[in-house]
Amino acid sequence: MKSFCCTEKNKVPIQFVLKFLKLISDENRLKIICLLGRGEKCVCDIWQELKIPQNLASHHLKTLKDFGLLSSKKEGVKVIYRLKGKVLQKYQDMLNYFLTSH
Amino acid sequence: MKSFCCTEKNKVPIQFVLKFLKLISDENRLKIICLLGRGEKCVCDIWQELKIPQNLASHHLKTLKDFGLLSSKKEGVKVIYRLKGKVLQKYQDMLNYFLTSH
DNA sequence: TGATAATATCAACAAGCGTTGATATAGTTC
DNA sequence: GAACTATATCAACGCTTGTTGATATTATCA
Repeated sequence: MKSFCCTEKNKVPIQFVLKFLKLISDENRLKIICLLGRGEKCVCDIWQELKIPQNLASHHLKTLKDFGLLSSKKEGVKVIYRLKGKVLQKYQDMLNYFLTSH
Repeated sequence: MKSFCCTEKNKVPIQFVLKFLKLISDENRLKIICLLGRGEKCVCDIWQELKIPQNLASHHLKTLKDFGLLSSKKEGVKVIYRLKGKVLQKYQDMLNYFLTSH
């Protein structure tokens, strides 16, 4: 066992994990992730289901997309957002690894 | 499969998960958890290893302990903090379950 | 082309929270 | 008891960030 370094664990920098944690520790964003885990949805579905203003949903969706957790496609007037399951899983694994003592 | 509810997943309220996420999404607190994953340590070890002021370490330790993630015992002048691995694991499972589409 | 629906952008406010400095408390040693 | 070490507490500051309101943009349909 090598010497412990709490800013990095086997090439996984803590900053990556922290960014991910801050991203999903917001109620609306976590709900969006949860919701899209069931399948892709357009913005109007999301803000109506979450009972939040349209612009707020749009704002959080952009944040999640910029991070790389969502993708979007345009269908007529609507924009459909989709959860990138693989990416989420990657960050989940990263976090779990970080929280586990080795 | 029942109808989806993003505020609760099979009796796991989103608020529990959010509290945990906000707790560990702070750099110093995550480092403390990481550090104590290696074994119990006194306060002075912690603030010196993390290179942060003593009172700041003390403050975060209290936050983590109040949440239930740490326990502490007094040994002379020193206070030894310990990570409650079982509790951490419980929250980790809760989070993983929440992030996974069912 | 005008009207409407869906989405995005932007400025500004408000509140939570991490940090700091100062100080208090408790235990140890001489 | 005095001095020193270890830890905790508390007020205050400042920054980040989620939220809101207003407005811009794009697409569809009559």
